[in-house]
Amino acid sequence: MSTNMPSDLILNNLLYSCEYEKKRGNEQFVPEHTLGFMMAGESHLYTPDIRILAEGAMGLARRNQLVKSVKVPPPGGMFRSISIFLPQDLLRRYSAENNITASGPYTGDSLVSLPKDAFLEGYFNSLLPYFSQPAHFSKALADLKTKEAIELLLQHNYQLKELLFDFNEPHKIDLEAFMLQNYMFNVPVSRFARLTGRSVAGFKRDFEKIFKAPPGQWLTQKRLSEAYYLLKEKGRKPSEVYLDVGFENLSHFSFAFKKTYGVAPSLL
DNA sequence: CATAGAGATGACAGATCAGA
DNA sequence: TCTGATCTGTCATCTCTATG
Repeated sequence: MSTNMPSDLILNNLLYSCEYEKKRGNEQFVPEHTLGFMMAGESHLYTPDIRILAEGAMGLARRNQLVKSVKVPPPGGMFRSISIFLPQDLLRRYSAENNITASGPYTGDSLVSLPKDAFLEGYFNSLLPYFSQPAHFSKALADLKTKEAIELLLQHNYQLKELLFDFNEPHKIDLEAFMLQNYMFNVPVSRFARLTGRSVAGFKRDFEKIFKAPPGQWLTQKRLSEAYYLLKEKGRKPSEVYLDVGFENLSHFSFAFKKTYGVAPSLL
């Protein structure tokens, strides 16, 4: 059925995604503000609270956050979405040129659902031809189109400037709370460090103080104990939980589980 | 789908050093 | 004294394959 046809097409800062089957997104970190449009099917986003972007929905995701996504095709059809990343340098330039700034650190929702907007929809449709003829999408055009997206977003809702033009890097936040909420995201320690506003060295030191264990070890143990709970108390299956708790492949999950608990996960 | 194992590699732990 | 950057050996983790 699924001959692995190209599912993701990347042009500069544009991403066209299509899937015939329900599929997890592979990236768990949002490096830049991202504007997305669900053309067909829906996206389930875990942050870790679940948010659903239905067919036809548009959303703006703030940069510097962890999100797991599941792409769900419509019945009998194909999942299709377009995303555009809004790079910091372009946003800074736009901010300077138009003298629009955020009034302070952004405190609103990290995933903003945008109400239906004919102009934004028209904009996304204008991007479609480039995915079939990528050669036409020059760097200059990419910049123009990105600028257009920013302009349209501000027209759509001027208050989005608070999100778009917040150029602050993450400040030093409560490490314990953050880790307990985000341990199931499988990203490098350096990523956790940045997101909590620390250097890698500082992160390790603080981490050791709080959890009495190095980050890597604590993470696997935390993930395994969560998996244990899901398997034992909730009666779920290994193949269902290993991704949820932050493992990448089933093979390694089984191995690690058995090493810690002495039993294979399927025997619980 | 679940497990096991082997082999490759890349991330992490932990120490050191420099600057604030 | 605290913070951040850098380095290195080791081991954990991933990939791949085989098997039930």
